[in-house]
Amino acid sequence: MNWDDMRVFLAVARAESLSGAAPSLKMDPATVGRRIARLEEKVGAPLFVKSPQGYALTEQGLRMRDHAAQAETALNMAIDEGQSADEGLSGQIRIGAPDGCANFVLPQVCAAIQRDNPGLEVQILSLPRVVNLSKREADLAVTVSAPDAGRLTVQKISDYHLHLATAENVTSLDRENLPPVVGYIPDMIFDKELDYLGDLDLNGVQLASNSAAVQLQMLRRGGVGIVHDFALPFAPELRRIMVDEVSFTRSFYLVRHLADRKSDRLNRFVEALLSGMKAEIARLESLAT
Amino acid sequence: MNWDDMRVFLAVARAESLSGAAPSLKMDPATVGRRIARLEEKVGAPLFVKSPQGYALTEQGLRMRDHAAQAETALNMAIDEGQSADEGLSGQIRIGAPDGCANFVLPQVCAAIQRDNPGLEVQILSLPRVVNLSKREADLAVTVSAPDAGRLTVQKISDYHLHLATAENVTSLDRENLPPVVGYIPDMIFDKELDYLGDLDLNGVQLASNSAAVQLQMLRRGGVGIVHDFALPFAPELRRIMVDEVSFTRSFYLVRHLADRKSDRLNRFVEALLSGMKAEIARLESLAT
DNA sequence: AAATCATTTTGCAAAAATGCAGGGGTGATC
DNA sequence: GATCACCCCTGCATTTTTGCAAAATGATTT
Repeated sequence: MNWDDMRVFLAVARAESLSGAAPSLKMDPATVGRRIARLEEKVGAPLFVKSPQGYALTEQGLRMRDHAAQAETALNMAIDEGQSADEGLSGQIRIGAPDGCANFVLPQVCAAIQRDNPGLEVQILSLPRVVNLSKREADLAVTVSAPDAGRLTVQKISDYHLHLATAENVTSLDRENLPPVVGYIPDMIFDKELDYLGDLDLNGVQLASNSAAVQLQMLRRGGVGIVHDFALPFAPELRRIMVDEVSFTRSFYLVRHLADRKSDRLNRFVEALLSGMKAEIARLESLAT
Repeated sequence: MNWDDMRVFLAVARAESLSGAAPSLKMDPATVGRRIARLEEKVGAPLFVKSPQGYALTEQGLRMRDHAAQAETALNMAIDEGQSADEGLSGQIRIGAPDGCANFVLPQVCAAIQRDNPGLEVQILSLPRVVNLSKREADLAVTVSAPDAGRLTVQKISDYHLHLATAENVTSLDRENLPPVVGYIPDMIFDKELDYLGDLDLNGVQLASNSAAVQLQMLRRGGVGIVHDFALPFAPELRRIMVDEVSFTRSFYLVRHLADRKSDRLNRFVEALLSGMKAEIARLESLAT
């Protein structure tokens, strides 16, 4: 038996299609299909039900998946132990994060970590939803609320603050003379912690995006909306208004697999990430005007 | 990374040489060496210290081995779950056993199991020493004493009996007129349970072998020695003597990896093996004369 | 009902991995 | 002290695997 076939099995089981699994495996879909066929030949049972809609696990395949995932963590630990000898971190680490964090905080922090570890490859996955760690979309996830389900570990990173801001010449929310309101697309808010405007008594959102960064770009051209303090230094034309009356405090949490707790490599990275993010958020917020 | 490289790593770590690992991997030693080189390239650290005496694990390689072994059991479980759908057992199962058991008990029992499970491949490993399960020389081991160390599970199979037997015309051990004594090679007795003749007051062993089966062949040509009751039906010219005065009772134990306890496939095989061996030993001993 | 879409599957050439044979070195044995 | 056995490394022909492009499949939409 070829152990590597189990690696592609796991990828296909997660992607639920050959073509979906192919890019993450850096293989051609045809090859992926042939490897699955070989594995099925080996176990003598169909692992997937094939259709033009993709590959769906059979009952046997389902039972197989858990063990394969277990093998995956064991193998990751193995290579981890192997390379923990040299000083610098290396390999690839992917962080999933909401786009506010991904745009304004992570780039600087990750660049600094990467500079200290030339062998390291850091990938920032900016997602308009919560990252699905159990499908291994990423090694680490930054979230705005602590998940409870799943075999995950959560640790708080840092508080951050949000305020009303605008580039226009207003100082209060006058219902008669209200600039366009910029905010999230209401039915696409993926976490209740992001529903800032629900508390405020506003009638509708005139300019909306699912991305905090896009919202910031909108605000620079006019309107009023809730902005992360740590984003303000990137938009010098914006001023905060009603700072005392309208103020939100939220927190970032760092989520990762339970099994990864024993990974020295990831632990070292997380340590650097945590202190880096705390410092960077504090620095940016102190610059907010 | 190629998961399969970890499989060859594990084999080399166990065999402590490329050429030793090659046959069990069904690969050429050259290929094995290249795969290890590729893996070392990947982790960026030497996993073995190479010498003309073989491959010895480095510190990093040692740490890696445990995780790799963990992955191995997970992967075995995975294929196990995959194929547990169809009714018959399949794949390869290797049993290590002392040669008495391997010669006179296991063949019939395993043949019966194999007949009921056409997809199954059973290998009987007859060894003049205790099988090294932790090196995965075999999936199952039959032993004459219960090991305590290691992550193993032990269950008793059955008692069996041994008596003096001979093909010659004697009925007692007359020191004056003693036929040649057949027994184990004294300094090669690998388990104290096999030192039957130590209790008897005999001066030396004239015909010796490390194999009970060879001893039996010797006895058929003359001499006197301790014989398994279950082996007697295979040597009709032998008669037991002094049955009441000289009699030994020993037990066979079935040993396997702790992690394999969860393997449905192996559980089913063990169940069949256990009942088969009990019945066969009882049947053969009832035939002993 | 036809067309479109995203998927899997198949055919073929290129690339990679493998096995084999020969070379070189080290420790053990006679 | 020389021979022997064992082991690892390298070059080359062969086999296997892979990637690409095209064809087939089956559901969804126009």
